[in-house]
Amino acid sequence: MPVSIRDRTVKARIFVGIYAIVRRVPPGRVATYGEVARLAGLRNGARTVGWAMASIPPGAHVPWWRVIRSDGRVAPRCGAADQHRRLRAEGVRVSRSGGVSLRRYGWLSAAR
DNA sequence: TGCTTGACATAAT
DNA sequence: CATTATGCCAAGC
Repeated sequence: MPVSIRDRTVKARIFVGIYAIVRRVPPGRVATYGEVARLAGLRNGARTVGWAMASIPPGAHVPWWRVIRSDGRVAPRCGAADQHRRLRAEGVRVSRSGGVSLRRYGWLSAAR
């Protein structure tokens, strides 16, 4: 849901900022909630990013499935099965327990 | 204004 | 490696 330009509420910041960041994550790579929060200007707002992901408006093209937890596992509280399929479709290996190697697929943290 | 809830992070156990 | 305890940010009531 589009947020009015003159809406200066935190909500507006989050929507434009966080979504813009997530859209920059390339296919086949993943970012953590914490990274997105930091890039969005929130020092410790990982939970806020989670809230933002859960509030993605229909129609907003945001690759939410590329955002995972810092421990390298997909958030178990969302549609995990669906997220696994979407990631695998991009070539990301997801273990049965939902584990993803940040070392290999981390957008900013990949060691390569 | 104050308390609860949540797609989190990190350190300790 | 799994669990627990704390700290954080913003929303809703």
